[in-house]
Amino acid sequence: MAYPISLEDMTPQRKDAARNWEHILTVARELVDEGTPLQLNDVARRAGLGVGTVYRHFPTTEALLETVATPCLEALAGCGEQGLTHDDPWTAFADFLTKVVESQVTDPALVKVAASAQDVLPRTTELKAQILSNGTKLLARARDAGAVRPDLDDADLIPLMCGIAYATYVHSAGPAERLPTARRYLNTLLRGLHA
Amino acid sequence: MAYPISLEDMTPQRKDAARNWEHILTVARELVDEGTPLQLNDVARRAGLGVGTVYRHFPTTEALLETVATPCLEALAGCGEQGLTHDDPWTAFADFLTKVVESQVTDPALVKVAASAQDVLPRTTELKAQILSNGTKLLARARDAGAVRPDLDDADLIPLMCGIAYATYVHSAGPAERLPTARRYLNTLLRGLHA
DNA sequence: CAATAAGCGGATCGACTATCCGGATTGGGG
DNA sequence: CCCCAATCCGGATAGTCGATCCGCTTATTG
Repeated sequence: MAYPISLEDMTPQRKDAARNWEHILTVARELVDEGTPLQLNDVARRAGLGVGTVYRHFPTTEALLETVATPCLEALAGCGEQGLTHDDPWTAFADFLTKVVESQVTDPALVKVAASAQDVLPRTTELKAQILSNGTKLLARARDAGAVRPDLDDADLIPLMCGIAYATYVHSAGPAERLPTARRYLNTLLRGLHA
Repeated sequence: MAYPISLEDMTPQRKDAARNWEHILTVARELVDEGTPLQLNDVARRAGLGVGTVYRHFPTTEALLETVATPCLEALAGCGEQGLTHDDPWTAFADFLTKVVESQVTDPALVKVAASAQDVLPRTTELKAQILSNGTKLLARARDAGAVRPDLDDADLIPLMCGIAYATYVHSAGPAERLPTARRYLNTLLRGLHA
């Protein structure tokens, strides 16, 4: 029995498998975008594939959801790093939070992934940790500069972002009015956080 | 076929039916309190009753949930009215919101009921309308007094309360730390709302 | 105590998550 | 070029939960 020599050669996938993987992800993206809660049977039917195929690629609904959310998480991770180079600590912090909530209300998958404490994909845990780490650094910098009130903990960042996203979803009928609403709510919160 | 003469004689329930109704509600209250999501089969088993019995009393999970939440909603409705007699508009407004979020993080049923746009029980709609009406009046009074920033709409009250409750649930592991967390989050928001 | 209406409760259906295995497809070796 | 084996496909299937239906039981009334 041959073991893989290194960790790199773990996806010698067959062509059809790769194609189906992409197709499933595309369909899932569509469903998420139109607000439908992800149901793997549904995905299979819409993709014209068997249920087994979908379940082999994504063992659980959470796995598919996290995979769908991954590109957005990666974008946020990069966005946090660039914020550290900004000169005004408060603006850097506020801009970062703005990008986070904007992503969350644009992509319904993100809220669920962010709110769940237990991830199923290692990649998701990794990305969330990196985003949180960036947020923590930005918060520390702003606090050290005396720009943010001291009673805000690192552990409050994720809950507050999820809370604003949730409030936005409760408020808004259509996706169109979500962005302005979220920005308004966040600005109010930021005014309360500013020292 | 005899029609009821008035609207008053609609519950000539049998004794066992009344007893079971109470029992189901008690069990449901326990489940909600321990954080378990309400499942009617579960309720039936725990109450030692048949599934049919539970479903006849409460046609859907939502109906049971709203019934469980009703006492709390009634308390909030009364609480809002008393706030209107307070002399300082801002304090009255802030106190009201504080009581609302405290209720929401004490009783997990309230968040779901508050966040859902469509109620199944008329009584729930009625109570929610009354609470919202009180909140609206308190907000108007505070705004007229120049105590609250003008960019806060009546329609923002429920979403913001739900958002804070949601954030609190995302943050906290146990029920013990929920109250202080919720108060902290609300105070931050109030600081951002204060003119 | 009998008659009847109200209530009880489990069998059952439908939807969804998740698993399993016989059959088809792919890609490499002769 | 074709054949073989590893890989993958996809439907049949099990298990769970919400919800419904209907034959049986119990409470109430006279």
